Amino acid sequence: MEVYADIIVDITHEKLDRPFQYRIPEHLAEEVRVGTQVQVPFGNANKIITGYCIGISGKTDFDPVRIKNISSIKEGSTSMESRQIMLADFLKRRYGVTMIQALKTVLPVKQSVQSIVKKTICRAKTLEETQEYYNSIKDKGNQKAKARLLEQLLSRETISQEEVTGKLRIGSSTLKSLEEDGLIKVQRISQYRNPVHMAQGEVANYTLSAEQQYIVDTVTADAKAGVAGKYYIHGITGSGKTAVYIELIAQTLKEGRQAIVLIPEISLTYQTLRRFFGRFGDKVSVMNSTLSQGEKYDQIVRAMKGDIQVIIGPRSALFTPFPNLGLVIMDEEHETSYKSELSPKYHAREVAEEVARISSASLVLGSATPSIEAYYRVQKGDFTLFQLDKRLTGGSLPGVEVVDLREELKDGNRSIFSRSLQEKLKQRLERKEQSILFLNRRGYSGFISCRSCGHVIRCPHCSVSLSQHRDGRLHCHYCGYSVPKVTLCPECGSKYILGFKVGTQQIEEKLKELFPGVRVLRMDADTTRTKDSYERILSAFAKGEADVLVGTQMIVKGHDFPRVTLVGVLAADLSLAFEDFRSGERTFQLLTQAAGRAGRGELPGEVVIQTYQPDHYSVQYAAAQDFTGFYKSEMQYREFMQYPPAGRMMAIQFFGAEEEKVKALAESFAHDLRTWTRGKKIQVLGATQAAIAKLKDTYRYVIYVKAGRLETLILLKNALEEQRIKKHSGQEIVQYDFDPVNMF
DNA sequence: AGCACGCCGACT
DNA sequence: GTCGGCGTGCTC
Repeated sequence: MEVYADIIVDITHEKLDRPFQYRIPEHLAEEVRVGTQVQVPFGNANKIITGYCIGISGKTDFDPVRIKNISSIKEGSTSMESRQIMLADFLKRRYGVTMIQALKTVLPVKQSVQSIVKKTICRAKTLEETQEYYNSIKDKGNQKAKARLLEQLLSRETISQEEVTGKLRIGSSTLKSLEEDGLIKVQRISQYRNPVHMAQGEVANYTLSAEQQYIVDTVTADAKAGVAGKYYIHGITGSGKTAVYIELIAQTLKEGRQAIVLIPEISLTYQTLRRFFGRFGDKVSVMNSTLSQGEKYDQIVRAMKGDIQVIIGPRSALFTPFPNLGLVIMDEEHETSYKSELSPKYHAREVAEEVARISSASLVLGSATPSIEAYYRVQKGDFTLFQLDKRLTGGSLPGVEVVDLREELKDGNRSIFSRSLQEKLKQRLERKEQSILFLNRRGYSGFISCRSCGHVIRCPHCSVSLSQHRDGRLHCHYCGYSVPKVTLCPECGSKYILGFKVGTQQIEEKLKELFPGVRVLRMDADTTRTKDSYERILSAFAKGEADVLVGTQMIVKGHDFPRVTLVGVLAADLSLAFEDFRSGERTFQLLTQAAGRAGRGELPGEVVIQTYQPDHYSVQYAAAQDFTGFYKSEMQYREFMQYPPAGRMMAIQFFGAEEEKVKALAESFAHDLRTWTRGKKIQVLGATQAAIAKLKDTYRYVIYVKAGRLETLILLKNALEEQRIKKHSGQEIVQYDFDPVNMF
């Protein structure tokens, strides 16, 4: 009997996103199975390409004469377990990507996920020679495609691949012939970064508290009884979650199973890592987005062979192919870096649950400020909740004062520091204690607007406001565009065009004005361009080399500073202004974390929250450090609005260089959706401009669809795909992607 | 994605 | 007539 294999070919194209059947030759019958990587002849030229076997069967619907044979097994490849295929299938169904994209995400060896290869086209000859050639063909009727491309290359150096195939509608044959004639060059740019090496260390033995031990005992007992449970550890910072993780891992290894520890992208501190290495030695490996292709490959082989039994890393560590995975831990579960920005736009929380399910592994989530989505699952009873609410390192919870900035202004204080904050800063300086000043958002600070007409100076490429730096120029934080300072409003000519001076630089300057001689360290995206500058600033501050640390989001997480007794939050509500249904949650988390920085040592801490919206529930509950209260209020809002996790939601994003076309496609999709869903309990919002309507010269529109059930959204997504193939077949001028907003 | 096929303007 | 560019359709 003939045996056929279903092969997914390694070419990312929607039209090829289906299995192709190949005959398994007798001599390969033993080796080809589900998950094997093979080499197959493809297309008219029978070009040999890589494929992934996703199924084997004895029959075929295709003409057997036309079925080709598998050429060989791909040498030196890792073959995937069927579990990996199941996971890829989950990614495909859940996030609407092609099977090959899903497979590549799951199989971390293949490049493509981390290092993006971008193609650009540029001239190969001089401008004059190109001009000459262009002149010789421009009036001919049969070389229009070449003329179109060369015309562009006369006025600029490079064109992106997308623009060439999209806007200019030039096929591959034209590009190839121009390349052969030596007129253009196709450049493939991919990015690599340097690996980071961490030293090994030792760690003192550690005895768990009764609460910690209870968690370990419960999870271990369940695992031994064959129950792969789901658990949530709600523990304030410093309550000893890491010690629990380490003990859980030790128990898992004892059973001969392996563990994955997920951490947010940048938060892996040296101290934490040392604890893992101290306990598990070379059984642990650290995954890092900065590892090279070869290093990543080694990790996977070592994991499969059993050399490594614990992997610590960001969301991609989920795809480590352990033979007998027993435990998945996700620390700081609420962090936004767990959501992939690239396609497939998966959320590590959802994938972690699926990974654990497939391998019958235990799943442990942990955070001091749970995400609403995860806590909703806890409330539903899907997760067992553990609370750790005592600080082990000593120190008491700080007292919090909320200052109403509107009152300050009424009383004539126009400074960025309220009177109370100034007073408290002064005390800290006198007592030689340290303070942290936290500025909520970078993008909203320092923008320039006209006091007469309200005109705001924006980036012409990204539609975000420009902000003024110390060099006097205005900079865009997304693309780096900059222009000289303006003195007259370009709209109305008024000279009252000024910045709202609340950048970290301005705070530093004001501090120095107010307290001459104060030593200030500043930490934001500008001062932490290089990888180790982040660590350097934090350790300098920890060593007491400064009195005040001023910074954005990044200072609120990790790191203990025992001498910090004051945390000031300037403009707490700026993150509320961001148009997103999660802005309240985000604000609560930031404020809670910022407050958690105070009073970590022997000395009691104080927190001052300055805000224009002192009555907002996010601010109120953060000040009271009452997560449960916040959760109840926030869920009322989500239920009322049918936002996740109460309802299901999907975002469809559209991108393109021509605004009218992007808008037109988005609106036609929105119209179709409305027609189909009329009379049903489904809401279609938009199409509207995205929160950032224009980024790097690409216009962005978005449609949100809300429904009660996920299945409904997936059906709608599939229907839209079909509709698009009918209506707009081949017109890739406008790109779009689906983002099923994570419900969990 | 990348190749063959077939249409159609350009050139001798 | 032939040559060659360019859009289209297909790939087990």
